[in-house]
Amino acid sequence: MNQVYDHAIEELKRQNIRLSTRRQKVLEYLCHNLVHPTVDRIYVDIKKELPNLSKTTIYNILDTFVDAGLVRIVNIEDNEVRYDIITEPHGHFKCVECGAISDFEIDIDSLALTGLSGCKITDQDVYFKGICPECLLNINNKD
Amino acid sequence: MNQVYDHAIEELKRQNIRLSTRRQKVLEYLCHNLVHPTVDRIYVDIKKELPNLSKTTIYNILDTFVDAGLVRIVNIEDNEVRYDIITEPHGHFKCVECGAISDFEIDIDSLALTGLSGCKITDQDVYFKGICPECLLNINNKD
DNA sequence: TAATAAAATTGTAATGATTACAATTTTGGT
DNA sequence: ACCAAAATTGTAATCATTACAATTTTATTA
Repeated sequence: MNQVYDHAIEELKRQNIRLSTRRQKVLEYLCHNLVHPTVDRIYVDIKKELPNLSKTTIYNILDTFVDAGLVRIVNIEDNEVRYDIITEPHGHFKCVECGAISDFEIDIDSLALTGLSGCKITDQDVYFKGICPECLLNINNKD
Repeated sequence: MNQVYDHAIEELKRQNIRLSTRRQKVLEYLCHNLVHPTVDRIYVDIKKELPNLSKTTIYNILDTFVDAGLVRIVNIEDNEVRYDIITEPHGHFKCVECGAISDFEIDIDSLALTGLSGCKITDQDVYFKGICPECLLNINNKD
């Protein structure tokens, strides 16, 4: 399918995590829908194809993937957890107008910081919020 | 009390937000407890002094303060919202061993990024996780 | 000082996301 | 085909947050 998917499949194999039908569906879904979907979004969409799907299963699978390092939690909003199959370092930008969450490239090592000497760092998340160019246009056109 | 507190008081005045007893207590609490407390922590601690305090009030007051720009939400963990009276740009580091969340200085403008041209940015959050020096020591001493 | 309207607070109930857990189904290896 | 382990399901429980109506407090004005 693509690099991200292939890498995930390899990792699952390496970590002896079975690729069940549900897990494969969720994996495919995440690879095809890079919009950082919520649990409910994933559940509702996959349930169309697999009618007897349980939401608990989605929770379980996502937990499994997160623990395996295949999926990253995007915690940009305090009332909903989102999931991202792209695990390489990058930033997340949420447009507060349209609600879309997009990725942006960052060179995290370029960030000048002090106060973490002696810390072992395992996770780095950069979340920005604001208004995307399209929504800015719409707002300005209302004049 | 201190600069942060004084600034908050001024801002409340400027924005015509009354400094009720509850609001003052919450403000003082946040200024004295820069550990990024949860709603429940704030509620339980202040209730010791004000026994007929309602948790809804804490939610209301924190919402008011966030809307007024006096308090920042710290969303580093997906199952709990935390609050921070320091609104100047800085990063948050959570030690996954002891659970403490500490501040670190960042020069956010030093972060090299691409993909946000044309966006209006209003919020910038930097969340790191890992293990703090003290916990690293404890872990190593277990050998 | 008393009256009054607006704002703040309270307490209860509702909501919604997540988790716990026991029962059932599926899977891979013999 | 059989069996043990793993995965999935569905229901109930939990927990944080919100909605909302009732009550209390506050600032203002008569």
